[in-house]
Amino acid sequence: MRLSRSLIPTLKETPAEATIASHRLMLRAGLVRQEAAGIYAWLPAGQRVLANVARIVREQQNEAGAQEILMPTIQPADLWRESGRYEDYGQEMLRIRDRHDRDLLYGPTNEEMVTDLYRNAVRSYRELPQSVYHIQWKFRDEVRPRFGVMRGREFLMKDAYSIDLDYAGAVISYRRMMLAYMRTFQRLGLSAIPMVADTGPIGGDLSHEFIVLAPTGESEVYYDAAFEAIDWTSGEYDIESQADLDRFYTRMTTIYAATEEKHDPRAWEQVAPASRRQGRGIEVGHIFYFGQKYSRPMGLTVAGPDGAPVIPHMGSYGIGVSRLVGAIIEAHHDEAGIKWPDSVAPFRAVILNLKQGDATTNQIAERLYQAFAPDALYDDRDERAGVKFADADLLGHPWQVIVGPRGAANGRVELKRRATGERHDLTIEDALTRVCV
RNA sequence: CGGGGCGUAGCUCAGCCUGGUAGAGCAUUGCGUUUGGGACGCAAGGGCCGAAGGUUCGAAUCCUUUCGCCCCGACCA
Repeated sequence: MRLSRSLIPTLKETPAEATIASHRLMLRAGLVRQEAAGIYAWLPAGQRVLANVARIVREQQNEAGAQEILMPTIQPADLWRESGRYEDYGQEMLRIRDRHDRDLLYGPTNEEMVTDLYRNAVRSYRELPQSVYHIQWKFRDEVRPRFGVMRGREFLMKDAYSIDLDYAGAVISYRRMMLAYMRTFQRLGLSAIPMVADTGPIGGDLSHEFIVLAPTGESEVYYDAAFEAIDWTSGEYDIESQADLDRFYTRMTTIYAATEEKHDPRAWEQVAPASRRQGRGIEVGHIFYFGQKYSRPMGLTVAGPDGAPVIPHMGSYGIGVSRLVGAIIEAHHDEAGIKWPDSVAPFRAVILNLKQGDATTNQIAERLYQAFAPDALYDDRDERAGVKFADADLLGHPWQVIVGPRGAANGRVELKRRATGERHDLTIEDALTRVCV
């Protein structure tokens, strides 16, 4: 993408409404624009990050065996009347009425709809277990939205639902999803820790929230440093193996980790002093086992092996996709701007042509751009070098390929790694190789 | 939902108390000089001062109502 023709409106000054780093940087880097309280338009760079986060979430859900579907944003109120939540959910639910005076709502979550889909489609125990997920915009009419996309009213969420024949099966699904979550957050460049949690309006009696460590997080957290040593991407756990899932789950839940509300000073005493870690955290995911809370009142049954109806046990699993964009920035930024992890960066590299219009720099920059496209942003604006450097740091591309008249004369460019600040003077070929890794 | 604050140029803000022809910096456009870390000079464009009522000879400024946004708390993917 050529920056001169892009809707990436960077700001030199900080908009007054933003108080935390990620919100400030998302506005300054031209990722999003606020349209109303807690409602944002995603501009090209932001949209690319959002798509990258969604892609990684999707890949890990697929690996965990969940089927991707897409449910509507608007749901009929009757479905929610069946579960009793139409009355229970309160003011956070955005209620709508259509021209025929039918009650609708903008979905804050989809337990009822999934239960409805399954009760209409599944008849036999032999069709279970199953799980489905979708990545869709949700709306919760928060009294007080804040922190940009970290706490918006409209937000993109991945929500998955498991349907098992019995409790034992549901527990396996729950543990499998927990492993998928750990791998997801790891790939996003985040250290997430599962902590025992309240179930809130979703209901149920088994729940963990996933806390990402970030200095500006909303809640104070306490955890054992043992969490930092685990490599979730290694072959240590086979997501298909029940034995591995059990081993994984045991390991997860025996290492101490708690948010401030759940902090247990007595258990904390048992953690070796050298391993005690205290910090701030952001909730980026939440998983629930809620048994028959929806299947029972909504009449979801399948025929069991003996022909008798069985009421399935269900769970639901959420990841705040749009919130993650903010969380990632909270964890990866400095005074100058964002430092995107490679996995989610809107562009792998930015090419800085320091002397736009110069025959040599133009030619080299164009050549690099063609080689990197479409993963590169070409800063071809007729701007001073300082402006380009500042915007490149602000946008946070993992690599900056600096094409200046000085090196260009000798066929050399400078490669800067945003995360570390390392710079290397390289030939064009070497730069291509390094960035394309 | 309780408490507080703010709406003036694209952005950050001054002006309001004490009513009298709407300002600054940055950004934008043009010209010139500059040119490896957010340049300089000159010139130009850009505002129904959130909206509606009211008071007044006269309202960005005073009064009333209303809408929007932000912050603290309670609540949350």
